[in-house]
Amino acid sequence: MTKTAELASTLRVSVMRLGRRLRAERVVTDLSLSQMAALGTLDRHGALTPRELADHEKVQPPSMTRVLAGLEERGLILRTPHQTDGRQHLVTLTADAKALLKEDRRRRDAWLAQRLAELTQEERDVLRAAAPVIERLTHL
Amino acid sequence: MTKTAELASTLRVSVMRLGRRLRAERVVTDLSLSQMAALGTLDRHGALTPRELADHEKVQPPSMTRVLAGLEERGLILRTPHQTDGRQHLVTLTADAKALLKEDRRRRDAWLAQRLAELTQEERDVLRAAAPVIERLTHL
DNA sequence: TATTGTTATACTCTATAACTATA
DNA sequence: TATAGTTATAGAGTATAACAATA
Repeated sequence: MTKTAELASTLRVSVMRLGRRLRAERVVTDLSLSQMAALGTLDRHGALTPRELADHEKVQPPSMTRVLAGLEERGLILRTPHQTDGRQHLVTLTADAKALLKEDRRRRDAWLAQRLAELTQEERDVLRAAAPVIERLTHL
Repeated sequence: MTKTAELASTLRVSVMRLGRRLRAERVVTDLSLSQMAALGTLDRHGALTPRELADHEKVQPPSMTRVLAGLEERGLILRTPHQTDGRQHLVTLTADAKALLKEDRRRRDAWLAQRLAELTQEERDVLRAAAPVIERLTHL
């Protein structure tokens, strides 16, 4: 096994494990995972049509219809007509949705910051150098 | 915002993103996510009772009954009677299940190793130093 | 009497097929 | 005729409630 292959294996295990642990810290809501995921995607990409959202989330359009209906009922999304195409509309987040996502991130960051505070300064420096490299891996 | 809080935020984003990308590489099977997750837990923890498995996966016992029925039908698990308690039994992985999990890990490692190979030696060294620290975060 | 595991049944989520409106 | 979005309906997956076997 090459050194790079070994690195891949140990990095995969540690990253997957930390990811699992972070997901466990997510904010408690009565929203389904699909609904939370749709909010997250809208937050990252800005306004999208239902079709674009369905493609992003890899679900069929009728499924997205139901996800959006639930979010609209709770006041978490708004629909605005498309400029030129009367069939389409754009979905955007409300202030409530943005606050919910912010709280979700805050909880996970708080958990992680607590753990980071228990490391040595050297260990934190190692992670500070690694974070942008990990980020770059997903863009290659 | 403190430096540690900033680190928590950037590290969270990059780790979650890489985790998502790695999950997308998982082996294609006709098994449900719950079934794959149960196999993974058995692989990590060794033989468990259905109740212990249900607790680990945070599902109710009747749900685990169905998950295990599907896995047993495909020859991926075996049940052995409990030594002293006639009500319980232990669930273990078959060779087929271990091979499936191995292939799953192999695929993700292959994807990641490919990406790592595109980095500089210095960047790989940074990640090599970071992996055990990331691992340690989940044990604190 | 309490606990493990299963069966019976209902609810949630997602999918495919069919329909409406617009391009 | 094709596409965006919705409605109708069916198929997985998980939950609660009730039951059988053992402690």
